[in-house]
This record gives sequence, C-alpha cells and structure tokens, in this order.
Amino acid sequence: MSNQQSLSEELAARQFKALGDPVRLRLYQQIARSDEICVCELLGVANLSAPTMSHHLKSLRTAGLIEGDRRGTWIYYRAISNVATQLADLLGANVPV
Amino acid sequence: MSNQQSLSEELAARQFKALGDPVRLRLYQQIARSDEICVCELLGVANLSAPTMSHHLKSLRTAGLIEGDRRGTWIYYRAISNVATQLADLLGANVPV
DNA sequence: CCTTTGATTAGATATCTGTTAAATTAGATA
DNA sequence: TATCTAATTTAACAGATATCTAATCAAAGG
Repeated sequence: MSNQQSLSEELAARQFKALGDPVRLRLYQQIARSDEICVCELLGVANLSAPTMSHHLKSLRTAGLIEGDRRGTWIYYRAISNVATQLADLLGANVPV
Repeated sequence: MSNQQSLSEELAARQFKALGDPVRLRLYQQIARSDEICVCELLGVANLSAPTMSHHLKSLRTAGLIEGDRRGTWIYYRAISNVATQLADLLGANVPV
C-alpha cells in the first residue's frame, strides 16, 4: 500500500528509539500536527529548558524524523513526510495472520 | 479507522522504546510474523544468549507488545493484536495537514 | 561595536540499559 | 529422588542517555 522504499532495520530502530521517550513523542506529535513550528513556540508548550529541548530535537533530527531551518532569528522544524508511514508499515500493518 | 481506545502517551512511549533496539525490533517482527513461536526457536534464529533473550522478551512483554504462556517445557510468545495498529495510528497516519 | 534574544554545544553527573556469568525456577523423565 | 532441558532471575559492569549549568554561536537592532 505505502512502501516506496523499506527502511533498514537499523534506521527504523533508531527512529523508534527516538520516539521512545515521552518528551520526544510529545514533541514529534506537536511538530507533525503543525505544518511547521518554531523552537521558541515548542518551548512555550513543553516545560523544558532550552538545552534540553535542543538535545531532544537533535535526537529526532539525527533519527531522520524531523528537519529544521533557520529563518532570521528563529529555527522552524517540521516532520519529514513518509517516515511515519514507513514505520507504521514496518510495524505489521502487513501481518497476514 | 482503527482506534478502539487510544494509547496513553506514556504507554506508547514505552512501546516505541521497546521497539527502539535493533535486537528487539527483529524479535518483535519475527514473533508478529509467526502465529506463535517458542523461545527456543527464537534462540535458534537470533544469535543471543538465553539470558539476553529473556531480557529483551521481558522488555517487549512489560511494554504490552507480546505475551507468552508456558505449555509443558516450552514457553510460546505471540504478538498482542491491535497494539501495532494503535501505534501506527498514533504516528500520524491520521495527520489532517 | 555592543547588547539582546534564539538556539545549540560542551562539560559534569546521576540514572538507565545491554550483555555476560552464575544461580534459580519449572517441567519432564527416569 | 536425581537429572536433564527450557527459561528466567540476579549481580556486576561498561557504555549510553537525560538533565543541569555555563559557554558559545547566529542574527537583529541600537
């Protein structure tokens, strides 16, 4: 159904791991819900220090789940499309039973 | 589409975390592919010591991803149904944009 | 240039995690 | 009972991780 190119298991594990923290799962959902969102706004939503926020965003970023770019003073993040779908596929939407 | 009862974020994070290890992701997939599978057979497939296998199975078990029952000498594991689908939903198959 | 604001990076530390070896539990069989 | 196999548990330890403080980088405005 939706499988342009299957994720390596190593990469998928790293992505699940990135999502495997309550703080990061919330952040990812918040980012995925938004079209794009500024770090400063995420700081307003979550109750995290700026360094801790950066740390978690870096986890999500290096896992290939989100990407960000600076526009002037602010940095905007957005979810990388298809990744979530690929992970979902991998989770066994394809279980034959 | 498939949302009988949404997962708490805490639980979902624990489940993603359990899947966030290459060894456990493989194990989960192997178990989900099978109708049910004996630990001894998993030991044959993966190259793990018995204690390490138990450790990882316990992670998946306490996260609510798999369940096992003893039948005689052997213990059989199977994937708990719907959980993967709920996680997939949570990942944003349902993103409205 | 200096200061302010937004964000990341570096260093320190306490906690968590994956693996191993040794011990233990559970069931089957003699 | 003793013994064998299947699986888990315990204890120990190295390596990873989350959070904090302090320092640094990047852009904007005075």
